[in-house]
Amino acid sequence: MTDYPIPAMDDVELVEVLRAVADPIRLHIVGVLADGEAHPKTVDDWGVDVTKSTMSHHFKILRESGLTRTLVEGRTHCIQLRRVELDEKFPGLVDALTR
Amino acid sequence: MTDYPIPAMDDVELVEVLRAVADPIRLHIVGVLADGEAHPKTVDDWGVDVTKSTMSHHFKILRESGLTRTLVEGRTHCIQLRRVELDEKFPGLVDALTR
DNA sequence: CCGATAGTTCGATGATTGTCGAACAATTTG
DNA sequence: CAAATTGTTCGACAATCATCGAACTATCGG
Repeated sequence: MTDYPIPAMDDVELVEVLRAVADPIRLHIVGVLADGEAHPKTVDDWGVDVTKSTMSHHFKILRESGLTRTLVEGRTHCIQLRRVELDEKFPGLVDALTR
Repeated sequence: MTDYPIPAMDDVELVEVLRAVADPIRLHIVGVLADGEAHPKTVDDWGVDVTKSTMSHHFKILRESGLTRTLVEGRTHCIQLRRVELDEKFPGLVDALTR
């Protein structure tokens, strides 16, 4: 059971979060995650035309920036926004990114 | 009298704005501009340790992204946030970036 | 155990980026 | 006009980045 570490919100820097969403695909992912739900990482479901490995790369950058967490259930990995923490640390940011 | 063109706000894309602020120096510049005033571009006043040409480069990216405008008065160039337009197009974004 | 499924990790590669110094342009001042 | 001031532009360079395919790990179903 692999563990996917996320940074403590105290260590999350705004400029790193911005760097994470400063990419069309990653911004789109965050837009989909705006509903707060955990979404399976299955490539087909995201409507973007890149390979598995590229998607995995984007998911990793989002996670390491502090924006998301990964939930593992068996073979299925789900990704979810860390909304509550983000709203506390960067008020209005997620809203502004996902309107 | 050189003219520094800025994109119409209709043509400004969120991901380009994010790309512009996804750099420590440029985010810092935007933070200084948060007061809404026009600031002279004079390097010494920004508290960052880069050359004139690098600053000029950053100012250009901010302007082309749609975040700022440049006001020319003689030898002095001033930079200013396009706050009203930005707040209308991306509600809460500038606030979240400069809180 | 075996094959299929779901993702990650690992090079490699081509494109983009931040930085600098030098040259250039425009304006003010002596 | 000449020199100084303020900033832009250009070329170069090293570092970073998005992307891919291949190999790998882990889980589920038969």
